[in-house]
Amino acid sequence: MNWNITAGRPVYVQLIEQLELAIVTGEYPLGSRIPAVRELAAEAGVNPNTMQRALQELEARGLLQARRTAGRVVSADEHTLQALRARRADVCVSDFLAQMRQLGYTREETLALLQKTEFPPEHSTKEES
Amino acid sequence: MNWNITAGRPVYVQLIEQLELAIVTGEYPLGSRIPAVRELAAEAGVNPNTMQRALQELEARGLLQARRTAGRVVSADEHTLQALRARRADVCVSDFLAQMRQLGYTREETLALLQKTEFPPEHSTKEES
DNA sequence: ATTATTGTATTAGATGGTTAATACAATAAT
DNA sequence: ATTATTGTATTAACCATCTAATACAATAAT
Repeated sequence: MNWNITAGRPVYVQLIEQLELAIVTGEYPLGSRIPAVRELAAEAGVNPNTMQRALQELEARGLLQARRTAGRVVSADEHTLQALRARRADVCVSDFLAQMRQLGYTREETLALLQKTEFPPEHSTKEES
Repeated sequence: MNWNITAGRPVYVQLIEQLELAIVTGEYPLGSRIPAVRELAAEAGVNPNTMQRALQELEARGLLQARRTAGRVVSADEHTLQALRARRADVCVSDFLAQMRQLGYTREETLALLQKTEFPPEHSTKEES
């Protein structure tokens, strides 16, 4: 799992986002067991308590299920995951268009700008300026 | 000025973003005087200290200039502003494509999804879920 | 039965963001 | 010259986030 924690936003929120992404994209397959809290925390370079907080939030959302000493498993069904993925994409598109509009770009200008921007090749996430 | 402060991210960061947006889009015209700290703070519903912090950051970036009792003016030149606007759009596009890719969407799927999403009509910014 | 692993809970402290309440300094307006 | 406006600085308090250090509880593995 590729963690990317940046300053400026609560760590536990970023953990939630990135865990959910890993789940809906199938990096953590449905029904499979995910690493232990302490291990995930070590991976991400955060405190176990912080990771725990993120995991419990995802459990509250129904994506994960804790099984005591047997660890945690991805508990959502396929339909829910696909719906979540689609919803994330929709939000992504809407936010993008809204932002471009705020910048004063018309639909045509936005699409034109998109055409001449190549699709990102690999791991490109946000970074601080 | 339409302020939109949400929880989850530092207020002063959101103030910086939204002030910069207002400047590069010409809502606060080049050379013009912007409202006083206390007034902006009241508008946005934040503490004057917090607004002050945002304004000073923008001054450090060269976008604003404080003139003591004569208030603050937009101090960047047209060229800089247009460059900033273009840069914001580029970042917006790149981030969008990267996010969609992370969600497992190909370039074609992304463009297709964009086609059938109508351009937002008015003020649509992010909101908490 | 014992042991190691795992999830969970608790307490404390550090840091940063935010508000609040003032006070001061500079200067445009009168 | 006086006054009001504006930017600026300071101090305190509150709260959320995050880390740290443990301890406990449940159970799979042995």
